[in-house]
Amino acid sequence: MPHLMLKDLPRYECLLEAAREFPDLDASAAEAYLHLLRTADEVFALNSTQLTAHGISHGRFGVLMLLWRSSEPRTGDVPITQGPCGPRTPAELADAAGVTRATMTGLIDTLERDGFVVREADPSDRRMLLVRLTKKGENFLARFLPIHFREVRGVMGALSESERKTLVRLLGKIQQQAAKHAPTSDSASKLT
Amino acid sequence: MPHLMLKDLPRYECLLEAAREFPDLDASAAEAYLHLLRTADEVFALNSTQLTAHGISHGRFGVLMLLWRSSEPRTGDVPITQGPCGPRTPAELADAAGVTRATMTGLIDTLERDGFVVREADPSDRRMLLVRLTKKGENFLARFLPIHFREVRGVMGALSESERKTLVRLLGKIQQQAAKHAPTSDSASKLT
DNA sequence: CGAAAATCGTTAGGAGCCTAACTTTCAGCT
DNA sequence: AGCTGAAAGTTAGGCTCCTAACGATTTTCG
Repeated sequence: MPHLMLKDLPRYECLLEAAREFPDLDASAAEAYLHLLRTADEVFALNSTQLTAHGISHGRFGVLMLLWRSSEPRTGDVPITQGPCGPRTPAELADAAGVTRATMTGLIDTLERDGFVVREADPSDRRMLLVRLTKKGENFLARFLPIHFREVRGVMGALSESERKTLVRLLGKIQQQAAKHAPTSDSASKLT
Repeated sequence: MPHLMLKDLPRYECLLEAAREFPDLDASAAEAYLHLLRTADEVFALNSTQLTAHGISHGRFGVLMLLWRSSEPRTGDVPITQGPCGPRTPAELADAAGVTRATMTGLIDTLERDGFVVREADPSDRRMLLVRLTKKGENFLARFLPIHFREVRGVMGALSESERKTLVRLLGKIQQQAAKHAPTSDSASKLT
């Protein structure tokens, strides 16, 4: 599951040396870049381990989370009239999760096989399906989420409240910059 | 290639609300956690796009980088006696890259098919192979690395020099904490 | 109304990574 | 020497994700 190849990152001095050969190499930028990918990878791996131990994959967990967010307006005193608050159909789930519809089909297949969700026909549009958490799926989340949240708290416990704020701020800047560089949706914006 | 499912992160207030149901949910920890994974994902996706545009995958690029690090003691005035400085064999490469030997076999297969590397028999141990960059592989790196470094500089250009330092420091703390949580290698250290 | 375009979910095939089992070769003991 | 165990690289099979193409249904519009 790791994204960043390189078990041990090159040391700063190595980067400086390499920068002599490649003038485009900015040592401190590269260092921050590598650490970012590396840290995220490690945190991700931790999460992966936990998920695997509970017999579920990242993709499937993501789907369950989305369904849970969709079908959970019951904490307050909101009447459960219809609750059309989140993604329900495979296409919506795929969009929210950032995967293709084809991938979502596979994820739902497995989740349905394991009894965590069910597919129901949409009465108003026969092309569509509605995906719903089963009791078993809800029970799984009720059991697993506290464990998950404890791990998140444990890992991020390395930072103080203000450090977390700083981190989020710095990451936000990087995200913005990355979005600028990325010709994600409309590439015909600035640089032709 | 994205790791983090969830296109749009839940807002802070949603986290706070969910924390009412799950006392283990630490809103600011979860926020930092999500931003970390999300930012790394975006940066990674950017890199992926660039790599794909040049017809190479992450795994293969990682191998090339490792080989390049291995076979590059020639910048200084180090005699090129033998240069036993980095990973050369598939097993060493797998270890350095953090993948299994089986995976490395596949990566080298493709790299060799594309003419970027060659496998040579180790004269002293007939079990081993030595993997070497070809001229074509070196040319590829010479052409691609400047582009890559420019992108890294571009993305991390969002941060000032001191902000980069802060980021690296905070990420380091998280890494340490993650390492504590992870029963990676020796699980029989503290918590039995 | 009825053909064209769009949207839904699915299938087929590929890439990258994994684990588990194998063959070949080397190293250590008795 | 000869056997046992370890290590190198590979193969086989599985998982998750992708893109591309498909039939089924709905919407759009001449």
